[in-house]
Amino acid sequence: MRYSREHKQETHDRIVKKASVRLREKGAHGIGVADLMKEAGLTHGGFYAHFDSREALVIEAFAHAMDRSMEHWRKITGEASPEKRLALIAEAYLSTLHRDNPGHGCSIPALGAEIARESPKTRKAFAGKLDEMVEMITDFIPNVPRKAARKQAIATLATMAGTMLLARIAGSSELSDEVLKAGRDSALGGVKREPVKAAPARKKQN
Amino acid sequence: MRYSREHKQETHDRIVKKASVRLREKGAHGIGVADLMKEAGLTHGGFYAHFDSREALVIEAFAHAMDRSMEHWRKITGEASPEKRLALIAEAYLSTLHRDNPGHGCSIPALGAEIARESPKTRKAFAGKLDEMVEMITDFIPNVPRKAARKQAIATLATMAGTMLLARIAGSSELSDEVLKAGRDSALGGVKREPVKAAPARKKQN
DNA sequence: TGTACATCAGTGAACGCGCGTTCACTGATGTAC
DNA sequence: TGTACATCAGTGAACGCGCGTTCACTGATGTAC
Repeated sequence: MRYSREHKQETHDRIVKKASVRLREKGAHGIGVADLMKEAGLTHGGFYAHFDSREALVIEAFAHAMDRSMEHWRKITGEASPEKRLALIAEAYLSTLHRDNPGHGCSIPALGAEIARESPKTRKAFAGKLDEMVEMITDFIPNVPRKAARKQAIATLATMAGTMLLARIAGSSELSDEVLKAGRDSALGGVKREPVKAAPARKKQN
Repeated sequence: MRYSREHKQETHDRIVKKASVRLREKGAHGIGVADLMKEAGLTHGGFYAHFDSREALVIEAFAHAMDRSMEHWRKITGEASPEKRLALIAEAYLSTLHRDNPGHGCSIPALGAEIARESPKTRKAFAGKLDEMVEMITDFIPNVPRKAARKQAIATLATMAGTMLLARIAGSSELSDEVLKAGRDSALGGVKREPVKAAPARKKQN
């Protein structure tokens, strides 16, 4: 059928976009090539005109998802005062809306564990995007030396991702709401923590 | 061959034990029934004498893993003073040893996202163990009203699980070590956080 | 402008493979007498 | 104590199925002349 110049790129982008949603919803191995193509209104045979392998699509799709997350954060913090930016992100991240719509949410709690087990190529692509995200959050923390800000950015992202993971394990129960609330207060600095210093002992894992 | 009375239970436990390691290593869908049985020194045909389905084994295996984690925590905090208990757990949890040995580590960062997408039965079983774990950590927080302690327990567990997830995405790179360090300091209260209060706006997800 | 040919995104059948599950069978040991 | 039978954990072939990938083909449009 040979289409016009931009046509292939448009189709490619459509596959990536739809895949990025379904993969976050169903997991990195939760949906097949045929269904992903159907989502884009195509049949499975054409897949390899666009991607070398299923894995290549997974990489593109999650990168797209991470970019969209960062774009979203830039949007919601755009006009806010520097002091409020991180709080705005945490509020949006730790919402029931985000919990109940993994397909349009952050890839870390949705796909992180699976991607960490993929090939080095895939994992490193994810790690690169993670670093981008950390850098971005660091920029949202004002009046703190860069190194300390970056540390706080990592801790905040870890708390947000971990909270979302726990909230989704808990489903949409009372526990789940309790988890989101605890995460919000923690990310925003509301939870008292013990001023205990690092312990000397270091035994087995866990 | 008909074995002695305890034999079946021993075999059953061996399958569950080995599966709990391999599933954490490879993911909830990362290893098949035949290989799991081979791990236990058996052939795949006998599987259904022990479990109704693969899913039933997954439930037993992750419950076993969570119980082992809690048992381990009880062990490492056994003789410590109440004030040091949470720190001991965080130190052990946020170690490179734990990061590099998911098969013997916490199921939440390893299997959480996948289990949250399973059948309601599987997810609820996980949610129950999660609540047990939260209760246990709550008990490790002294001198704080129960409700506040529980909130802190949830936030600490979320931070620990999220940090481990990020650290594994980062592999064993410099970023990964940086993540573990930030997580340790955060879980132990060492990271300064902005005293910003919850924002009013609440737009889309992410 | 018109015509012949080349291109290549997309189609749909087919492939090889591994998976979860089923099933007829085995044979060492428990049990009944 | 000895003998005949029942039991059932474990074996290994087979099943149906869905997956990622390949491939010969299509046909609308671009390009060369």
